Amino acid sequence: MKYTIDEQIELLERGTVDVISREQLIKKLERSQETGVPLRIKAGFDPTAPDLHLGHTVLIQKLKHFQDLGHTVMFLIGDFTGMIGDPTGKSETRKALTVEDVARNAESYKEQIFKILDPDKTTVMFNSEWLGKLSSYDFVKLASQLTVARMLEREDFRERFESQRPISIHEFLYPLVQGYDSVAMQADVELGGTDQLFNVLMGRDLQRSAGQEPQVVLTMPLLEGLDGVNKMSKSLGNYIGITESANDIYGKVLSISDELMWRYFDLLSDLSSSEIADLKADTQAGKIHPKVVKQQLARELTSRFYDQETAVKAEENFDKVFKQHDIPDDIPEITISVDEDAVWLPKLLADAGMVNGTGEARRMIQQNAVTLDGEKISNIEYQVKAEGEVLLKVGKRRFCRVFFS
RNA sequence: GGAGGGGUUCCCGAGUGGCCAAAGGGAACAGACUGUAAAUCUGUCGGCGACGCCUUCGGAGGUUCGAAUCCUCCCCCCUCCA
Repeated sequence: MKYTIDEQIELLERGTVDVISREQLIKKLERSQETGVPLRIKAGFDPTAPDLHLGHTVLIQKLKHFQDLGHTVMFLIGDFTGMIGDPTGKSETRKALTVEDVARNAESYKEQIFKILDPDKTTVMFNSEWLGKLSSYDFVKLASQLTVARMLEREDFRERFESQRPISIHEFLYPLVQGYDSVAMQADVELGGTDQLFNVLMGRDLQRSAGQEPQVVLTMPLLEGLDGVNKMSKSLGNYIGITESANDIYGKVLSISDELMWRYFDLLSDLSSSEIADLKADTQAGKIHPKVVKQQLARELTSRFYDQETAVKAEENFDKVFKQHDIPDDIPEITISVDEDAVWLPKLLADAGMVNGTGEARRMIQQNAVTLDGEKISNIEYQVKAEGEVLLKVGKRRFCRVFFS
């Protein structure tokens, strides 16, 4: 081992909100070092959303830290709950998943997490494996280990209880199930977002009563989405997906607000906290332009999922489009066959998929947002000659090259 | 089981017979300004080759010249009592 325990703790604690408890973590790390047995690190994921975004990577990076220190990550896919579905979920799209769905999502997960994690030190698990075997007898017995008072310690339950808003029974079962996972997995450490604190602590209680040493709990902050207000989530559309193109990742990072940028530095960057503090101080003192700092962040995050070279290319492409008002390298192309020798522009925009319909196209034209071969068009009756190719641009970032046939 | 309150355009939320494609806010999009930052200002914001036509106000019927608004039945959500 090249790291001292102090160094390990330093790395593992970085960026966390809660570590419960530090002493126990140290003890586990020491024991692992002595015996050579890696710690079992648990993190649970919802099986329904295989599109990982930067918000997830806050947690995944932390898992990576454990791996770097030689420990084993148990990537838990909560398929059991997923296959039941969540009746309280507001989106009724949350329908019960089939076995096939789960298998497919799991593959997708692997593809994505292995961009960050080491496959050799990662075990993917499914909680249906043990939860599916529980009888209702086992289940009630499990539930008997908990009291309602204990449940009401959870903030959102307590608030709802006090304000006389409903809490359904199955919501009480969730933390229970999650805690039981830790027992079944014999987890040494569990990672979760701060919103998971209660649930991950439940694992400790259940492990204790099952005669196991309780897991150490680490919580990570929730990353705000592009809007800077809500947490990053796919359903809110304020996310940066890790499978998005380098140009998109770069561009999205650059579009976040200056204020939010520091949050992203703290939670996502590999820079040390002192380096970040220096950057921040220099920026506030006016020594560095905030955009330059943001570009650095964008490059770092883009190269994390691609490589340095691709990130630089994304930056060049970005400058080309937004600084020099040039066109990007790769823009969508479409071939359209027409009978007439001219096409009504709104129709063309709609056919090219650049707008939702001719209505929106008209609006865009009226708002001076449409460019054809570099020229602004403001006449909604404009007819485009249907020969060769034309370059269409709507707004700042929608491009399309149209070929006529 | 009983009593009451609700379901309105992406979201929140007005509207209780014609002036309603439906106030206001938010989000979003576009334009100006910029650093695709923030803030601000302006405009758009159901569909349609479009000063008109079509489809929307939980669902299905009905009353009426005319319904988001009134009546009937149904579905769903919430609160309280048991």
